[in-house]
Amino acid sequence: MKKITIGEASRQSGVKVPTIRYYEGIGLLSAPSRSEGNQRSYEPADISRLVFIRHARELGFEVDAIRTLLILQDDPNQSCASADAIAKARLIDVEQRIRSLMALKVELEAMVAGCGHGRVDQCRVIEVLADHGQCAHSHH
Amino acid sequence: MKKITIGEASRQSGVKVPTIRYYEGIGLLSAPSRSEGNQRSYEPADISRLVFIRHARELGFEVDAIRTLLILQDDPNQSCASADAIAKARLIDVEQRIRSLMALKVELEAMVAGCGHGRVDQCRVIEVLADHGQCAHSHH
DNA sequence: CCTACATCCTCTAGCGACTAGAGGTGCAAG
DNA sequence: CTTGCACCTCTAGTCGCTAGAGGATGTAGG
Repeated sequence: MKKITIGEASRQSGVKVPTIRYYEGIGLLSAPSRSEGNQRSYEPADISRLVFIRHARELGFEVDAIRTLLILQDDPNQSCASADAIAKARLIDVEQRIRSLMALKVELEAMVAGCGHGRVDQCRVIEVLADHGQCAHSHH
Repeated sequence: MKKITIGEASRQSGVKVPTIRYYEGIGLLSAPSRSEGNQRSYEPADISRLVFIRHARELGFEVDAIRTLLILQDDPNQSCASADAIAKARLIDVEQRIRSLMALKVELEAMVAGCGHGRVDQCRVIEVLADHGQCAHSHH
């Protein structure tokens, strides 16, 4: 089988070249074999792993969580309770974030709507920032 | 008037002590006067400024944006168009974030719901991560 | 075979917005 | 006077990359 260069691996996985090297450095990806000229040479399994990592990162999983998920993936006989727990924790986090962003959106909308486009001393944007008590939702 | 120590300023503003010093270092907060023993001594106006900064940070404004907002606040005769633009940009950003988090939530829910709590090789959490094509929303 | 050029290599430093720690000084109460 | 907390400066670490320097390798055309 033909050797996959790091550039090719990058194209196939969607992970940037320096990021692949970075992942190797932090131990997310095991070091591949090298060509005669010391260039990294990947195999299809490495590409799958990179796709897995990229996807998990896109879903907002932290590198440490991904490390655990990769260990689980490598040992299919294990119970998936850990994977389930990680995903659930992430879901709770995402829900929390959505809630606070929604509150924030309401507040920003009020700020923007209240701005009379006049001078700063009549501007609600500045005013609301200066005085937390004026927040639509002051519980943050 | 009595002098406000950095600890007291922290308590009143809700900004941590090292963060106050950090803000001074990056020029968000001007250096306060010092006591005989070289300790920072704040005035009520500084507390307001810190509250302003904290609130803006909680709303997700970047330090650079806050710098601009503080300049505007200091000069109430200016047009508030800049403040308005900054807030609007932030609103668009927040809306974008909410949208992607919602898509993410759907996907995580599917992952968690599909987990049969059995072994890893039947676990949808791992499976979905490994194969992007199985995403509920594959457009990320 | 030579040259040009893309791609690869390692290494270090930088980003944003803090946070942690070392090692030392100031100050107020008992 | 001593205890002990709060303050001081400075450096380095966090996270997940990204950028750049300076050099080696691989490949395609002439």
